[in-house]
Amino acid sequence: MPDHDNTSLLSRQTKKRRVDIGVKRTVGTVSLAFAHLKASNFSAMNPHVVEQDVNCSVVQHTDSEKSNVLHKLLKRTNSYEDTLVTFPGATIISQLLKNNLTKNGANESDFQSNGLSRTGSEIHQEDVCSSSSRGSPQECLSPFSRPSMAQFDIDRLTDEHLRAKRARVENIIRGMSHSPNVTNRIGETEPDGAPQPLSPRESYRENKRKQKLPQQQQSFQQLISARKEQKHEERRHLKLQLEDMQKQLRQLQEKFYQIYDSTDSENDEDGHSSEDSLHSDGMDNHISDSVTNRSENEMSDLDPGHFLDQAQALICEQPMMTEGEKPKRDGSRGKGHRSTSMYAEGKQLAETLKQELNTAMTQVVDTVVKVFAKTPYPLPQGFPTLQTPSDRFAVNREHPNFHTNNQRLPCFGDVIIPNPLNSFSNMRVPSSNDQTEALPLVVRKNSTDQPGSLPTPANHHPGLHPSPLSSAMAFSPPSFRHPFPLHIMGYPFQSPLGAPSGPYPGKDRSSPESMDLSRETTSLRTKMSSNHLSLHRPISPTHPGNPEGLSISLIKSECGDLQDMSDISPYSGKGLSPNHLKKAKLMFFYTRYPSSNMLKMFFSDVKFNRCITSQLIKWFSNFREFYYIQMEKFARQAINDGVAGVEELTVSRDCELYRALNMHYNKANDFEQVPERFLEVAQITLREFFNAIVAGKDVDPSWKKAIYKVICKLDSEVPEIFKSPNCLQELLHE
DNA sequence: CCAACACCTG
DNA sequence: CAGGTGTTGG
Repeated sequence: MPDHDNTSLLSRQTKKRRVDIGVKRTVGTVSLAFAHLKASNFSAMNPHVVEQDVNCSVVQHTDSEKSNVLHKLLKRTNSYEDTLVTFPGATIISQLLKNNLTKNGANESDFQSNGLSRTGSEIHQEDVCSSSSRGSPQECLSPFSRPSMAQFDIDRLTDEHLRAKRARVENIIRGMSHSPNVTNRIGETEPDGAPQPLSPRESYRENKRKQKLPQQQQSFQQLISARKEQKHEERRHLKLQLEDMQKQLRQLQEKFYQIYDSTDSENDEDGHSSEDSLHSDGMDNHISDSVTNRSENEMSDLDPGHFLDQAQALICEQPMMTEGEKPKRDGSRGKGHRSTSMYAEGKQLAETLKQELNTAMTQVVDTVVKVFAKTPYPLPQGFPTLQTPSDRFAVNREHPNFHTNNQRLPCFGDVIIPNPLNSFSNMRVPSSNDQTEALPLVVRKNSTDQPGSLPTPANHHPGLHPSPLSSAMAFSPPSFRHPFPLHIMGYPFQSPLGAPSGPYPGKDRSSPESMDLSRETTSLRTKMSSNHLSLHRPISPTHPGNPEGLSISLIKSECGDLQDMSDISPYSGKGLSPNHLKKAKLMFFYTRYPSSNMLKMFFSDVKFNRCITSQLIKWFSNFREFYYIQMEKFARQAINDGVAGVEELTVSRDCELYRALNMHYNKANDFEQVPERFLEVAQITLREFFNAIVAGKDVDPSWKKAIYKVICKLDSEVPEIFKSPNCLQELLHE
C-alpha cells in the first residue's frame, strides 16, 4: 500500500514539485473521454478479458512446454511466409515445408520437371524414398510408410543416404562456383499452375516487371536475369537440401514410430498390425486409413516437428516415468517392459537426430549465407524481421524437466533458431543467463529517493508474476535486466533529421537492414567483448554516426531569445534533436518529474535557454500526460472488468499497460533495461488511480492532484550514463 | 512576475 | 508533440 498520507512530505525534494497546480480546469472532460471506453468494455466483458487486461501477470503458456525448436522452425518459417515473398531461399523453405505438411508430394516431381538444369547425378542419387514418392506421393510422407522395415535396413539406408547427401552437396557446391550461366526464363521456373500460393504472385510480379521494362534496359535486364538465374540455381540447391532433410526426418520419424508404436500397434484401427504389414500395399491402406481417419489434431503427428517433440519428450520423460505410464500417443495401454529399450533407442534416436539436424541446418544456413554474401543488390525487405517480441523470451518456458537434466537437446539451444542472424555468423546469441559480469553500463546509485527500490515491493504476488525472465533476473544487481537486444543489430540509429538512416526507408522500423547485418553483428560482438570498458567512453565527436551532430536547431529559430546565431550551425549540436527526445523518453523510465536543473545536467550538450528548457519541460509534461492517461484508462478498465481490489492489479513486463507505456517511451524497444522500479511506480500509480476512482474521488475536478503528489516522490535517480551526450549509443549498443 | 504545471487542442 | 491557456506557489 503506497503511502497515501505522506502528502505533506513534498518538501523532501530539493526540486520543486508543484504537481498540484494547474489542475482546476478539469470539468469532467476525462469522464466524457472514457464514456465510450466504458461502453465498449461493458459490451465485451468476459472473464478472459479480465484476466488478460487487468490481471496483467497471468500468462498461460501451455504451448511452450510442448514446443521444440524444429516445430518452431517450421511454424515460424511458415509464418514468415508473407514477408518472404521476395526472398527466394526462405520462400522455398516455407513452401517446401508447407507442401510437405500438407502432404502434397507433387513438389518433388515439380522440382525435377521444371526445366531447370538439375545435374544428372543429383537425380540419380535420389534415395529410395524419394524415387518411390514419385510414383505414389503419399508414400513417403507418413511415418507409417515402412513400419515393417527392419531396423538395420533403416540404419543402412540412413548411412547410405548420408553419404549420398554429402556427395550431392559437394557436387552442388562445386556446381555453384562455376555455373551462373545457366539460362532459363523466370516465368518457367515456377509454373503458374503450381499449387503454391506464393508462386503465382511471384511470377506475376516478375512478368509484370518484364512487360514494363523498356527496350533500352535490355542489357540491364540481362544482368538481372542472369542474377535471377543464379538465384534460382541456389534456390534449387536449397530445395534439394531441404528435401534431403525432410527425407531424413521422415525416415527417422518412421524409425521413431516403429519403436514407439510397436507396443500399441494392435491399437491401430482396422486391425492393421504394423508388425504384420510387411507389404507395401498393405502399408498404403494403412496410411490412407490413418491419414483419412485422423483428426486434424492427430494430423499434426505427421509434422516432423511434432515428431521431434515426442522424441524429446520421450527422452525426458523416460527416466521419471513410472512403470506402465506412457506418453499420450501410446494411449492407455502401458507396457512397462519396453520402457528401458525404448529409452535407449530414443536416446540413440535423439543423438542421430541432433547430428542430422545440426549438419543439415549448418549446410542450409551456409548456403543461405552464401546467397546473401553474393547478392550484389540490396536484399528484399522480405528478409525475416529481426524484431523479436520480448514476450517471446519472457514467456518461453519449457518443461521444467528439460532444465533439470542435461538431456535437453543441446543443439536446440534456446529456440529462435530460425532467426537468420543467429546462425549468420555462427555467433551464439548470448542469453540473459550468459552474462556473468558487468551487466549494465548503467549503474543506479542507491538513492534516498527510492524507498523500496531494491526489494521488490510487498504487493507482489508470486503466482501472479509468471514472467520467468523477470523473476530469473530478480537477483541481478539493481533490478536491471540484460536481455539480448536482437533488434538493435538491425536497427541503426535514427538520423538526426528523424529519417531512418538505413537504406530502407520503410515505414516499419522492423524493416531489416540486411546489408548492415554483418557489420552490426560484429559491432555487437565487439561491444559484447569490450563490455564495460566502454563505460563513459565518450565517442569521438567526429564519429560519423553522431546523432546530435547534424541537428539543426529549427526549434531555436523560433525562440525569441536566441542569443547566438552560431548556435544554428549544423555541427554545433546545441539544439534538441530527435535523439534528445529519445533520450528524454528513456529518462522518463527513471524520473517523471525532472527538475530543470536535472535536465540541464543530463542534456549538457544542449545550450540551454528559456526556450530549450521549457521545451524539455514540456516534453516531460507530455510524457506524464500520456502516462497518467494510460493509468486512468487501465484503472477504469479494471474497475469495469470487475476487479475487486488493488491486490489484483499488478504491472509486469508482459502486461498490456506496460506494453503501451513501453511502446510510447521505448518504441523500438531498443532500450532493454527498463528499470524494475518503473514497473513498481507504474503499479503504484495504477493502484492509486484505481483506489481513487473506486472511492469516487474522480468527481472532484482536481482529484488527480493527490495522485500526482504521490507519484512525484517516486522518481529514481537517473543513471549517470544519461549525462553522456552519447549515452544513446552506449545504451543501445550495450 | 515567473516558472512549472495540467489541461486542451491541433 | 507543440502551442496555448489557466492556475498556483514562490
